[in-house]
Amino acid sequence: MSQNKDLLLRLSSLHAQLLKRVNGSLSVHGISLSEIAVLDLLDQAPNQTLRRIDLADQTGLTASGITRLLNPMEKIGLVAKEEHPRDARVSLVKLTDAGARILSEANETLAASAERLFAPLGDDGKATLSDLLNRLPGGVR
Amino acid sequence: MSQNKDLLLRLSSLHAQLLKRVNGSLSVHGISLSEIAVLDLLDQAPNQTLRRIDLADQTGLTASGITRLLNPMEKIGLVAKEEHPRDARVSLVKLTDAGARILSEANETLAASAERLFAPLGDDGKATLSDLLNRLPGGVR
DNA sequence: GTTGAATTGTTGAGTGGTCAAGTATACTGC
DNA sequence: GCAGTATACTTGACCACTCAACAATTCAAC
Repeated sequence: MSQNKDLLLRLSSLHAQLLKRVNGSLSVHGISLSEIAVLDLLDQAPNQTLRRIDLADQTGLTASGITRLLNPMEKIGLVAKEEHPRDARVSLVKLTDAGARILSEANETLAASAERLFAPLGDDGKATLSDLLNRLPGGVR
Repeated sequence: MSQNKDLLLRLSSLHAQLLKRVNGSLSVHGISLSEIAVLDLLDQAPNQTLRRIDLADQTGLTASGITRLLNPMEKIGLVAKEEHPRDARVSLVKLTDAGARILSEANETLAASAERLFAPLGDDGKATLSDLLNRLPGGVR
């Protein structure tokens, strides 16, 4: 019947399962997928720095989710808080050296895990999927 | 770099955003996407009855998640608990008339919402996406 | 330069799940 | 028919968020 509805439900089920597997294999690094997502975004950003709200937009979390996610990361020293020179509302987040190191370690695990998961699609399947996902709303990766 | 990793992160971000929008529009029915997923699976099942563990597998939740999700649904009368005739371990879940009614109401909202969300893909984009998702692990829809 | 609206971020309370452990039942091989 | 293992489900403790309300700051118009 409703192709759209089935697509949505299938996507949701898939996400739940991928998340469990990935976080499972990631747990040896003591880090979660959300945390990697943040570190990864920072790593790619100019000066390795972003506003918290941009992190929220691009991860799909809320601003408050980002606050709570970053708190422990900041205490462990993976990221550092900085002031915005011209806008006192924003609090900038910068990737630290320690954060970059953890990221590169965890990235290997993640890449291997992701490769296994998406293997059934083949290279062109992945390219097609990537293309389709990018037509949908949400964070621009 | 890692196409696989980006795919995974993109999927995760997308899911978070879709979920918020859909649950938002669904809230007028006092029901969540997970609940619809369960009702929908029951509706399609023979005798509109399933074991809890099958619901878990097909939704991507854990058995314990299903227990907690069904508890209030049972109290409100959307589903009913039944015994398995030959296996006392399993507790069967059956869609009630009330549940079916709520489902069909919520389905309209959901279908409309899903249609809006996936519109950018076009009909063949949706078909391709559906095909790709079905090659990945997880609940068989 | 003041007023009103918008933006950024944080916090308390709540929700929707997970995980690990436990209970009850069923299956398997001997 | 008994021992050991596997399966179905529930429960307590916890975690990862969300939402609504808030404070602080900035912007826009006049």
